[in-house]
Amino acid sequence: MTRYWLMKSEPHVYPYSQLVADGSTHWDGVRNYQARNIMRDDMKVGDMVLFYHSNTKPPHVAGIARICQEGYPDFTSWDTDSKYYDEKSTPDNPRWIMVDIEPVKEMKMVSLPDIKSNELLSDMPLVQRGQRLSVQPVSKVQYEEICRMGGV
DNA sequence: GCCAACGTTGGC
DNA sequence: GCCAACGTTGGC
Repeated sequence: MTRYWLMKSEPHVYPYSQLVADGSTHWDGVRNYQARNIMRDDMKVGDMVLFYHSNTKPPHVAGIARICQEGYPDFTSWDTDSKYYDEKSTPDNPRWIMVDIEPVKEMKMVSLPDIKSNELLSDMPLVQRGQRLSVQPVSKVQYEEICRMGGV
């Protein structure tokens, strides 16, 4: 069963265009247990991802991606040179997980205000007060509606 | 740059 | 196990 997700990235750190340029990327640096558990337990190869640009004006969904590698240890967590280094994570006992994603299709910007003003999308975690999770579940209906709004 | 919301840490 | 302090997220 294909599932649908929304993943946040700050475009000045890693924009959708960079994912297109790279062909695929490992989604490293997630250091939140709830997000980690989703990546470890729920994300499967073939699941679809709305690639969301946060911390930009306006915040928006920029394109579609797909999970191309299921959860495995985030090796940046034991790399002392990485800004994501965590002394409590080791290769023998990894604490953090990442997945790989690949680009599917760029879309016309679907802005946060547009999402907020769409009745069909009112239940999305993204528009709930104080919701900060960088990896969120999205329903099929919500996913398809955002694709429609983005002209895909 | 501000600040509300939330998660984590650590003393007790 | 409580909770104050602190750090981070992310819209505005």
